[in-house]
Amino acid sequence: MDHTGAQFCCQDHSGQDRIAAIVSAAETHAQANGARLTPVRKRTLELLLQAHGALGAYDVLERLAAEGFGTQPPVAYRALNFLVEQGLAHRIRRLNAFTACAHPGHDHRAAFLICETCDSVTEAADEAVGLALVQAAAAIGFALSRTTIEAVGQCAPCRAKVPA
Amino acid sequence: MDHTGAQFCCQDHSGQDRIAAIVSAAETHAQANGARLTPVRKRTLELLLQAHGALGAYDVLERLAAEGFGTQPPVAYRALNFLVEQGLAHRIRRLNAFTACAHPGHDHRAAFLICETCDSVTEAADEAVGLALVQAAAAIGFALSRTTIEAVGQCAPCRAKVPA
DNA sequence: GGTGTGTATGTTATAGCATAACATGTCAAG
DNA sequence: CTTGACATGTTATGCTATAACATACACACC
Repeated sequence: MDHTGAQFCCQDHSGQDRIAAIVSAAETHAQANGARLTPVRKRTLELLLQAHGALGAYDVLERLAAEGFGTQPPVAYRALNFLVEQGLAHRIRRLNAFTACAHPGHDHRAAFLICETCDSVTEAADEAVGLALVQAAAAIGFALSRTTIEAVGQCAPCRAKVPA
Repeated sequence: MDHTGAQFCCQDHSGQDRIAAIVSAAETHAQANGARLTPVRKRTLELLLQAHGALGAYDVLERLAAEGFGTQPPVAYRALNFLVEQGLAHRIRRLNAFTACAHPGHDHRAAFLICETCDSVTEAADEAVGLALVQAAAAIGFALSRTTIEAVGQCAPCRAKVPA
């Protein structure tokens, strides 16, 4: 196991040094793919890493604009889409929002658990779900490219607080 | 196996008598839940059953309006949400669209395979994916209520035609 | 048969999400 | 120093979804 990024994002959003480490790794990773982690893109990644939940494109835009970047929607969407393409972030369709990838660099099929009480988003490390989906698709001859696996419910801490 | 509805929706969209049978079953099903399959709702279900792919809310609205129902978005959204709540339809988040359930009446966690070549949407009968997700959630104490499982790729017929 | 209550339908208005199309700028290769 | 590829920025617009309120309908009850 070398999921070295996992703890960084989903168990400690606040560590500045850890964020820096991830960003640095992302920079390398992007260059290896022939892509550049430009200032807007880099800053967008940082914003996602700092955020506790997922961020909407307009949330990101607001912050970017306040820092002197462009003020119009495409600015945010382009940066976010770039990060998603590079595997550095994920799009949460259910929330119309984006979140930093918990283990960038891995070619994985992510699954997300969205708490409806505290709005937290957890990227499940579990590979079984993606695998099951691949097999289900293969069974009917469907060639699978991208997947969206999301679940809404209540996370463990919230269940403890609100027993309902 | 008693997924008697599966063929109706996903392998033969055009059978009027089959649609009628499903609608009739839906009517019974809804009443058992203390709900009513009113004209707009019924017609919306029929529209989804007739459609080959998934329909956007505004597609549905356009047809409903043309038939003398209300002309404003809430009309379509309310009918569609009703059908989803009753388990008679599913929402495809990736497409911002809705599709009739392939096996209504079953309490299942649906998975969808979306072909990016022909835009068809197939509801996978497979239970393994949902099960894996339930287990992954349980492993971290997450109480799961609703799930979204979607995959984009290429369906078998399209792979045959466009070998790419 | 009237009447009240809950549900459904319909409307206006607005909020929120996303992209097309085009102009400008930047940077490295030739 | 120019060309070409990519990145950024803008204007404008389109699509998706819901809040809030008004009206109508159905059914239970008296």
